[in-house]
Amino acid sequence: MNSVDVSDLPVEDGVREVLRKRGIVTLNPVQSEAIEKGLLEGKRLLLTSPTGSGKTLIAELGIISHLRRGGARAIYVTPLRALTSEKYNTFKDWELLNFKVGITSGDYDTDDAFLSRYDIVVTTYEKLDSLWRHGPKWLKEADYFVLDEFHYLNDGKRGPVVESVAVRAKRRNLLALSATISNSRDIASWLNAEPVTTNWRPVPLKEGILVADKRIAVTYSDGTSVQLKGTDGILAYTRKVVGEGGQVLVFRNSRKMAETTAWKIAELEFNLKKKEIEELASRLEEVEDAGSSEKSDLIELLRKGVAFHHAGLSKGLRDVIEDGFRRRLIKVITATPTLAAGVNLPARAVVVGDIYRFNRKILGYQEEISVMEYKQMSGRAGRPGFDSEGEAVIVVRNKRDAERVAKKYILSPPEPLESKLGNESAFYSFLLGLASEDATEESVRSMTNEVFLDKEIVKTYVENGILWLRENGFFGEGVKLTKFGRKVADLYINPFTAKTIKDVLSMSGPENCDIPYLHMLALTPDGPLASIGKAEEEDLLDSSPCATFMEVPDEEEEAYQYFSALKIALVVHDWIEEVEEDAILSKYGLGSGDLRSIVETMDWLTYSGYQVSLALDWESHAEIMLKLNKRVSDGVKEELLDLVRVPGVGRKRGRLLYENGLRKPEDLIMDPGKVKSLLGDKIGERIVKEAARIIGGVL
DNA sequence: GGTTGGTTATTTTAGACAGCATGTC
DNA sequence: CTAAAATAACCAACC
Repeated sequence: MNSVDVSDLPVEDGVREVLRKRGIVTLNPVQSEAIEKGLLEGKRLLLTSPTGSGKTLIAELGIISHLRRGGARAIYVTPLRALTSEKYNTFKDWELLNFKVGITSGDYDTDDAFLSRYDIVVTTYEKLDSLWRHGPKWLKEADYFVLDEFHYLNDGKRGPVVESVAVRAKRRNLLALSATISNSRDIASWLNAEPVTTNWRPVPLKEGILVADKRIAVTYSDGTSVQLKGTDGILAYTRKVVGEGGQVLVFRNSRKMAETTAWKIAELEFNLKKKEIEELASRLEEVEDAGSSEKSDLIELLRKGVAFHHAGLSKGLRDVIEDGFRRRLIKVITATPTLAAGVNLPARAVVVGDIYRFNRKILGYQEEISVMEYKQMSGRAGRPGFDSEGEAVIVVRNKRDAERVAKKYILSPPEPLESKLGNESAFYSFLLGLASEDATEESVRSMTNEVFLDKEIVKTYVENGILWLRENGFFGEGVKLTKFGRKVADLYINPFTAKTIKDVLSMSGPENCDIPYLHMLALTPDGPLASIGKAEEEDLLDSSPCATFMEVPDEEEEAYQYFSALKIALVVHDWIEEVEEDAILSKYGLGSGDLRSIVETMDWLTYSGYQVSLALDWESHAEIMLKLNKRVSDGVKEELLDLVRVPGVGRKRGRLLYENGLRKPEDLIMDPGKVKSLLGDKIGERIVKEAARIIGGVL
């Protein structure tokens, strides 16, 4: 059986109907193989295959057949919120068969109860890990787990959460989906699943090495080669592909490089659909959460058919760019690795511009990217339905590198997946999570035997961890959580974050300034990172309105982290002092996406600081952090807190209304005319309505 | 004295998950 | 341990 015909599938007509609507007549070889291996009978599988080989459909068929066999609920887990909503939208198709699909992640609500209405719930690893600590009934009923992008197990930061989710999902039925890995047998046997490995792709991939030495040439792994004209390899190659009607995705190892590469490519002349591009440009101009210089740069590039794409850009900007590329208006995107791991955005050709990446931990040391990372990037090559063949090229400096690089990235299998649970921070957090759902020490210990990490190492971490959690007040008797421990588990903060908050606040009286609190929170393991320059450190100290709880450390690495946290504190301080967004961005050299993510994290941490203080009965600290949290959420001074409760009123409109004498939601209702004159008829009316609603319809 | 232009030394460097409260999922 | 580009600093020639 090589490719199963949909009409031959042993499924109900409704399933065939959904597939037919999507235009699927025949299942591809990967999908067919999964079915052959027992997918529809609920067989546990670990499926490893290249990006874009149709794994999502396999998961859908697995889920539907599971539910039809009498399964209670299926959970689909991904590592990214963007993927979660992408899958959610896809799965909506199954509502045709009356399956209810729900979604939850940090982007959405936290009210778990309503999730019991759904047959399929799409979520992230962290969210699921967090939900498990509360143990809602609907989650206990869940009996089928799809673990998507399972190779995230290998990620230093996120991997431990993937592992901890897998440990629990293992007790139920599961389906794990992963990019190609070299130890799928080991992983599969750990998951009690059968490994299914294929290398099939929807569009064949041609891989090559681009040497930009004296002459520019691409040497493909099939032995063929092409000479290109010019001095810059990336430019020459891009010109060729776009000239032949294709699109190119160029990956670079820094934001700056992505941007300068974009400007260079913009000097090439492409054939463009001017009218549509202008429409796209005006859509980009309308994006609200972006900086003005980001917009003007991108619009200028857009008119040349080029855009850059990295995490410094806000979600809104990235959405417009991705859409423009999908519609083939944008010919070239130059990007950092964001685009390799995120949503599906294929191009005819992928250029891997750098195989080295800076590693802060060892000064001056350049790490070579992993084979897996290369596969993630090259896997974006080839648009199904548009390109008969995808092409990925790696840029190297000279002939000598070419051979070595080709051997490593094109001809060798990717690295094996390893457990990343082997550190105190990750393991103690894992232990706290286990204890919070299952209170006996014996059951916690037995669960720790289910991890992928080496058993001898596990033993040590379990003993030390239980001791540490007890000594630091998370556990009381056995592994029973204290009030403090319970709170920390619920907040989903790292136990070391909680310990920092506890230790620092226990030694300090309440401070009449935001900075020490923000700095302390930013300095925890959960705090956001800011890159700081050598010359920046002194400025930071000078511009801080007051002192931090701690002194500047002597040791270099610690001092760096101190200053990084100080920068975060100052950024957030400006944010809640209502400094203009553009001013914050240029003052600190941030992108709109950076600011968003800093605020988001500090929002969560200030709330956590507030809750931890409450749990420890430190009321004066708690009061300060509650106020801080509310101000961080909306980016306003205290006096605006009442106004911004009204949906649609943020820091800008709030300030405008306030300065014009409208200081409470009630004031808006009393003088709707003034609101409309300040904000415009349409928005004004909506806001007055919202104001009326939140104060309970009192008019 | 100030500007310009070229060379050398120094500096910089990817990403993105989580709580809660309300009211669309 | 396996880098490369941007930028700052420096210096000499010139108006």
